Amino acid sequence: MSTQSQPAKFSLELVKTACSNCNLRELCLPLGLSHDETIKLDELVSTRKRLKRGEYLYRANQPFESIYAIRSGFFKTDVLLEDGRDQVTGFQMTGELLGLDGISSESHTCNAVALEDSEVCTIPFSNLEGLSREIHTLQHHFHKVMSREIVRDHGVMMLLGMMRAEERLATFLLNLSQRFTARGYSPAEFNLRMTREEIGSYLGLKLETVSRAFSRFQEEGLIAVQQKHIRILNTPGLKKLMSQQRA
Amino acid sequence: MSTQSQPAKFSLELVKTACSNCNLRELCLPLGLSHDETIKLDELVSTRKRLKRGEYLYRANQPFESIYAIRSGFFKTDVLLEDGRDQVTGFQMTGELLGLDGISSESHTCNAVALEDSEVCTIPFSNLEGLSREIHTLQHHFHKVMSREIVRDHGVMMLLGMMRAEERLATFLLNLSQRFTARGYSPAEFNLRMTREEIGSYLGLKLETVSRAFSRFQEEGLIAVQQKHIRILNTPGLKKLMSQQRA
DNA sequence: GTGAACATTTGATCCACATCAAATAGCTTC
DNA sequence: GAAGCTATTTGATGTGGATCAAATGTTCAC
Repeated sequence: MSTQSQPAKFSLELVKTACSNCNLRELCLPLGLSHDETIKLDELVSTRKRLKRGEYLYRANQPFESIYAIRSGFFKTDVLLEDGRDQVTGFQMTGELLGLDGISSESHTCNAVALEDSEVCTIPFSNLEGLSREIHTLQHHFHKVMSREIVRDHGVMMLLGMMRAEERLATFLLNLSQRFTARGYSPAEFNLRMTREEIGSYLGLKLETVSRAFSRFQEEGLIAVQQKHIRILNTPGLKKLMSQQRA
Repeated sequence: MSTQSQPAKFSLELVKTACSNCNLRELCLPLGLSHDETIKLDELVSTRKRLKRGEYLYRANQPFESIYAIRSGFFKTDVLLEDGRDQVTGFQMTGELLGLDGISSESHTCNAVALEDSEVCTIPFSNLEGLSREIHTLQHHFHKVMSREIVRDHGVMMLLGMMRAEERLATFLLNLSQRFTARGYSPAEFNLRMTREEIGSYLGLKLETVSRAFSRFQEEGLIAVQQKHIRILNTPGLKKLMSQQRA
């Protein structure tokens, strides 16, 4: 074990939760940090939290104190309106951060729900700000992560503003595929963690439309669908779909 | 003048461009900074740039080096796709920051165009990161600004994902009204700086649909439209429109 | 293991907005 | 100040996806 080379001052618990030990460090906040710097980050991230499927990590309007790094599992964020309708604003997987939207108003602006049993690292935000005043690399990386979220949101705006249903779904599947690939999973085969209704909510479509688009993709040999299990059979074909925006 | 109490070491040019002198400091980056801290920020923001209507502040794929604070004028940001179609991702007014999307990939991901003759303050990003390692308040405020952009984008996603045309336009008008109010202008009367087509692109609608919605609002006595000049006659009426999402 | 609740698929119909088209009104330029 | 833009309005028609409906498959609780 790598722990045998570490000083004994770390408790077993701390080592267990340490960023320096985490196989997500190339996706998550420690990206680019030296070993010593990562150790400092470990001290912030000493608490982890397990959630069962369906549990809320936080809810809209709760006070914002920490951001969360997903260590395992899968989440959605959504916003509810007064009239009961809601919109999914994103799906998050391992190594991604949750809660960035809460910084601005010091309270969360959406709900974060685990879509499968999950585990997150809690990062008290004021501590993160403190450490990023010390560690330039951490500061810059954190800024990049926030900026990436803005860029992602612009992508969704384009999807919602000018793509037709099948293009939206193709874009969604290719995006998932790419993110699974970055995590060492198969680019072509994965399980959806969300329902057709949640996909539809994210893509600005009704669940029936999502279902029909899946069926159509299957008919055309682009994918094989069996419930939540997806196999991508023709990536170029899906990519081609993405570039035929509504006029 | 307040300058008479300042040390003589500041050149006239520097005083002219200084945040400490700028009447936007309560909207812009200096928010919450002490006088001394604002002076430090002044040193970063020594260069300003004037743009005529239609000029680009930056274009997609250009290297990212600075963010920009709008000192006067009005901008849009948009993203172009290969096939020539484009989507407006935002309209920005005085005191707002441009270029945050560029941090993640170190190159701009959209175009920023002046919609009227404008002036911006150039803030070299690495200097801003440096200073925000020194000034906690600046760091935290900058994080809030980025987070606010994420929250704003989520709002647009909801608008595009589940509102019908008239609700989108009502939301848009009320948002403009609120931002003009925050800048000391009338909440009820303003000039649009963008075309119907640009509004439509932002709202995921065709220009004809935007025009029809304006006409309908006018018929119903909610607003008075004369070309680009808008007078809001019935704010509660517009607000009521916003809460009838498509089922 | 069984029943109830939930998720998905598929068909039929409807409607909000897109598209196509044409007239008019402002703005720019020489 | 006339000509030529571009922006806007308004009307007529088409259509992609919503809505309504019903059958079927899957999951979970007891």
